[in-house]
Amino acid sequence: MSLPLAPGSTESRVAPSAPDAQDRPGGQVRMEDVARIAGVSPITVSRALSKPDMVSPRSREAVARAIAATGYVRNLVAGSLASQKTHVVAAVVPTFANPVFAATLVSMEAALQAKGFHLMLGQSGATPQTQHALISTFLARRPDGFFLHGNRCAPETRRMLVQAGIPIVEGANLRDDPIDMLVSFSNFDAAKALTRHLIDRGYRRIGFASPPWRHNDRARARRRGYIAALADAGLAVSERRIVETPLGFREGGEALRALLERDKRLDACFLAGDVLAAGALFECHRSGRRVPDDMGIAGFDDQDIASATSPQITTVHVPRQEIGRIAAEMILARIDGRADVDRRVDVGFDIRVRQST
Amino acid sequence: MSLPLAPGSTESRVAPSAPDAQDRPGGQVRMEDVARIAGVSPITVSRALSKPDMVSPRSREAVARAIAATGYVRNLVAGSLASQKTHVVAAVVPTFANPVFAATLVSMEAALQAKGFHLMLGQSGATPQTQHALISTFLARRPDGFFLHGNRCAPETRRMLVQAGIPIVEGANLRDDPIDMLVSFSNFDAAKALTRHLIDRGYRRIGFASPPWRHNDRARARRRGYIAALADAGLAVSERRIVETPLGFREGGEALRALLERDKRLDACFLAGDVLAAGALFECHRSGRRVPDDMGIAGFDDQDIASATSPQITTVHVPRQEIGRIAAEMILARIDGRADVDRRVDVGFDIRVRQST
DNA sequence: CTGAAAGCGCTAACAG
DNA sequence: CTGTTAGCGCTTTCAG
Repeated sequence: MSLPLAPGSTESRVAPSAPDAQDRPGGQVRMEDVARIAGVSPITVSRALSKPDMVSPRSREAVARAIAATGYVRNLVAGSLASQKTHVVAAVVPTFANPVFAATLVSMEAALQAKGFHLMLGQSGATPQTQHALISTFLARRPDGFFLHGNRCAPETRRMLVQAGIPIVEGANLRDDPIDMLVSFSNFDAAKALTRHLIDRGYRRIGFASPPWRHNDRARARRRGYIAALADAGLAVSERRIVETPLGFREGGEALRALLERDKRLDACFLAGDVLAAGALFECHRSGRRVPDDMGIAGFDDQDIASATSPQITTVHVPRQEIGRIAAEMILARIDGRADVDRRVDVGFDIRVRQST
Repeated sequence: MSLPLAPGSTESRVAPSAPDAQDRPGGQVRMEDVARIAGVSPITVSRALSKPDMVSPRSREAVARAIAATGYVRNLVAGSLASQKTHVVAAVVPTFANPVFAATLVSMEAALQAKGFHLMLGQSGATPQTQHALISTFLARRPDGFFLHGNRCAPETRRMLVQAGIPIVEGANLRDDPIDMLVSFSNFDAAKALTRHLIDRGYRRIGFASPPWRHNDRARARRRGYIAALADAGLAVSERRIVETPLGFREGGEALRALLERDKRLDACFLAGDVLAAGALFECHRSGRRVPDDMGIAGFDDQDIASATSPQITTVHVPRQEIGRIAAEMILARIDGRADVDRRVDVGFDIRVRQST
């Protein structure tokens, strides 16, 4: 690549000791080259890029011209090593495929990008082992902050994260003992409130379906919330009215069928996931059950599908975008050394009563 | 943190000149500390971690013990600078919120993670300007490879990417002039084939709805495919039977209503997105139109929703996961210096004929 | 199989 | 406002 200098540029090749960019294979331009062409020292280039206020307009412009002329792309790997700041936030979610996590990441990435931070994203899978392995390699990249969505970490994972000494935000559930910071809502309270709503509507034989809770403490919390609401109302709790199922439309229909086989008189079903709920609703359409008269259907998350079906589905609305935005703000605030940072934010939830109950 | 050495460990503090890890604030353990405790040189620790085959089992174990004892986390930022390899692949998609992109990223991340690579993920937004800005800052992080989903890049963006000298894969559309490598399918052919199917089914007044095509060449390609199929069949093409709409269930219903207002005798509608198609189907339910008899409905992408509704929705199936997996393989192969890498992979598509047409 | 020396490209710290 | 000096923590040579 040639270096078409603007006429009258402030070039001053004082010390041509180092080879020019053209001489090096790959043609990678370094800060030193830019500095020489701009007639300033490398550190001034560095400052013109990172702290423009510290540099005179004159130098700033010379640097800008030199960068434009050379097509210089700065090397943030070197910068990160020198400054001990990567401007990277790591985020680990169970999977990208679940739109519920995606909604959080959308707003988090946008907030980070606006401040010059980037997102390093990984899928932890469902087990503590895969989660630990992933977090461990992420930490080696020295992110300035960490966001976690998913289960409570294993003790050794937790220890490793604490040891890293960076701000950490968990976003999956309002837990008692966050590793560091927390922004979420109570899955227990939400499930309990929704179940309570079903009871208030007059439903008495209420089934519950959710993803497997073995490695999923949010699913467990929702299940406990469902049970607590029944117990509070003096209704019988039966394991026979509870099923585990993978997420999916078809799976929601199958879950409902399975519950109906065990109890033909089931009059409502709480499916802890809108996609499951929509699947159950479609199953009702097919089998000629009227919703909400013959069968009440309720979901969780308030995804788009919940308000698109007819009847529309009663569900728990959770501000997923808020979680991402606030998580980014918390991390950035702590990186900035602000001390007034909340360590625990409850974003709440609300029950969206629609036509399916 | 204490350093509980295993009994009989091969410790040998020969040169206690450097401060121990405990003495440094933050307690960050460096490779040098591990080396001293293991009784080897730093480079042997490095090799034990990166190229275990080059190290004797004896040293390897000593290193492993020292790492376990100290809780050492290696610094890949320093490693990346020294080796000029980050083991990071950057990926830029329009938004994380669209499950269509998520499906690709799921498999790409999994493939990368399995090889010790990580994903740096960003949302480019819809315009060339935001895309350029994002790619520019990503490049400064020196990724070893780049994945792009979205529009054809602006010329200056393209130049910047080429200049980076790293493998680049585009995944959005089978284009003529890829920047470097390409793995996708023909949006034009797919839309044309689906429209042809509608014509074969006997539909004659076929509407078309898709996201705005101003900054979206895939939407444009689909629109051209729709028009080409009509023209091939000798059917009239009318702008009045074409609408632009944001994605969404409600928007799909509204798009169908808008089309029907312009042409009451519309007998089918191709909605370039399953969510739109499902929304249109729900609208038919509400307005008492029978599908597929009064109105044929077809979608695009074969998302879960397409086979969950009743009637199920005819759509174009696209192997999104394949695209991600193959993209990762292409990038990794080129990083490995393998020369036999395909530069252009057509993953194809197929029409899933279901009950809505 | 192991080690010593020499950077990778940038920025912190200090001095002017 | 600008420059000099000295690393950041690791890996690449190149010798043994």
